[in-house]
Amino acid sequence: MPKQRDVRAQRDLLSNATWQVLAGSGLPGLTLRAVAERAGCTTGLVMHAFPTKKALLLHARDLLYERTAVRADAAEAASRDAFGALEAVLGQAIDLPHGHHEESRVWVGFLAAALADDDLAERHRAANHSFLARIRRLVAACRPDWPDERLELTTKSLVALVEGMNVLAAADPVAYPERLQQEALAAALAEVTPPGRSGGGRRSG
Amino acid sequence: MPKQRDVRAQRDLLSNATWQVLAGSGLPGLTLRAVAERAGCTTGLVMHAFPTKKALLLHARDLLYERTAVRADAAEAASRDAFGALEAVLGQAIDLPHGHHEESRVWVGFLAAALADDDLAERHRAANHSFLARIRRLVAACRPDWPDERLELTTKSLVALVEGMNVLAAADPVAYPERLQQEALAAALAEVTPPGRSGGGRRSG
DNA sequence: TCCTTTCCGTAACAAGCGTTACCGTAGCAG
DNA sequence: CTGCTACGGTAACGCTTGTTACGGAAAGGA
Repeated sequence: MPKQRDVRAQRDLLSNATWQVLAGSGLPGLTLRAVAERAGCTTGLVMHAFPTKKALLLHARDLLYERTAVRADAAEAASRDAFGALEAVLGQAIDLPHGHHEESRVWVGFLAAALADDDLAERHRAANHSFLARIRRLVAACRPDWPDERLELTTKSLVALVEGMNVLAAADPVAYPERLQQEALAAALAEVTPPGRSGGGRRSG
Repeated sequence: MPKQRDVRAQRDLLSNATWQVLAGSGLPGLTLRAVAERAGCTTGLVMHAFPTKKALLLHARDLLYERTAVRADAAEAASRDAFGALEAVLGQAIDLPHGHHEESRVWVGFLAAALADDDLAERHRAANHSFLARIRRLVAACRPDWPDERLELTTKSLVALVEGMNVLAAADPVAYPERLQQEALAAALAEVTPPGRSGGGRRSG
């Protein structure tokens, strides 16, 4: 059984290269050759690791979801109560912490592609539903007295605010700086503040 | 001077075809041949009306902005006071009234394209600043006592909420139906309600 | 050491893209 | 009716795309 290569490492390498290209050149710039060049190989390896371009695209989409889910899990786990978790999860969704600010751009690219690709659209919806379920669970923990209807409205309003900020900031970072986004989030979260908690003061810095 | 055609009508026809294609097939499906087919002509006419594809794209972008501005003007003019205008302008931005629901999809497409095209990005910013200025003016009229900082925060929060809802609804209309969007807008507008007004009851139908 | 088998770089392919040159044709002036 | 001129359809160009076929090279077993 000669010459066996690490398949998983290659897929990760190519996935990273894929959405790195996606962040830099946008969706139209996403070509197999660009991905190969960014990954430091040729299209041969790309086509051996993924049967088709769409498979690569879908894998990159899954990886994007996986990363955001991991970060959201971490933010939630590091919080002491439900409201802190809500602040942390939504806050990290806005200002991507480790220089991953490009993820918003990638997200927009995938969203635009999803409007014409059913598979991408389905993955987008699955990812969004997962995010919605997480936020709804946290909101429900903060406000157990709320009925389902209000839970849903508040949850989707918060998510729409955050994603809207991300989208607008991706195209116009000057008009939508991080501080403004965080303040807007804090103001929106004031409604959810549990009764026994001091009103909406968010974070120290 | 023989055989003179209506240039402007052709440009409008082609612009409409452009974003009709954009709405149906997404950004990657936007080709000159697709535009020509949708407009019922060939690429010859397209290239005679516009020197290049980018010119066509920019004109279509301008047309999109123009339409939204006209509708926003109309919504504002039909309102009796500033708060009503705020409700009307933001409300029509969410549920596009005359079957123009595809405009959100087109907007997403242009936004994604703007992330890789400086000219489109500049037009996007100009359009968004125009929208921001309109909303800010109306919010300021509702709440003259607010300082600039709060004006800006509320304005951009409202816009982010509306655009976020539009974006999410474009990819997942089931999860973000019109009624929910309108209720979310109404809840967000409750904060802006002028002191002398009965709380946030929106519109009759 | 050599052989075998898997890997992957090379290069070609057809298809589609934006763009261009060309020429038939349609409409107005005389 | 005839002729001229701008319009626009046709078809080709060069280029890039995703995809595929092929062959050299590298690594483990004998």
